[in-house]
Amino acid sequence: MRYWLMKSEPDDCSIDDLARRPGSTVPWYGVRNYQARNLMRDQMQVGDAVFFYHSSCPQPGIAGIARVSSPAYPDATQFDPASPYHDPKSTPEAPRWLNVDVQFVRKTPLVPLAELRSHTELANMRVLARANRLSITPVDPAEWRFITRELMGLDNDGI
DNA sequence: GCCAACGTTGGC
DNA sequence: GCCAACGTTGGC
Repeated sequence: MRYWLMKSEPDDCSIDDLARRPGSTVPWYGVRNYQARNLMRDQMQVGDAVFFYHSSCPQPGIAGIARVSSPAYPDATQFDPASPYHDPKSTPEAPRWLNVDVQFVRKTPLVPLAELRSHTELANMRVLARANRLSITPVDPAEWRFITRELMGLDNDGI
């Protein structure tokens, strides 16, 4: 099992929005970056653990835990002309963009970005790398353990 | 609203 | 294949 951090703008879908959805599940649509797409396609597996991160908001940080609940499949929004994520160059025969489904596990105390940055144990976290723009980044098991145990006070990796 | 940094596009 | 211009991300 792998660990991930996935960014979502809470105005669009917050951890509370995820918890309220049918089946507590949301398709992680709208990824339009090849690196992030390839991570979903090639590396993610059902059951992988996810930090749900709130970005572009007053209090950026990790707001909860989720799990990957489907393999990658074509992102429906790429074919929808009314969607902001519409991609006219993509076709159902050769879909360019994929998404996985993500399921709610728990809400956690918010771990602000500034706090993540303050811990030497997390100095190499991908999401903290200078000018990181990937909306999906891998998390090392040791980083996951540190955050869930020491910063959130959770046992069993919080999952 | 600003701006740094990066990915993508498209002309050549 | 190079690279300038442009668009986007996302913290502050």
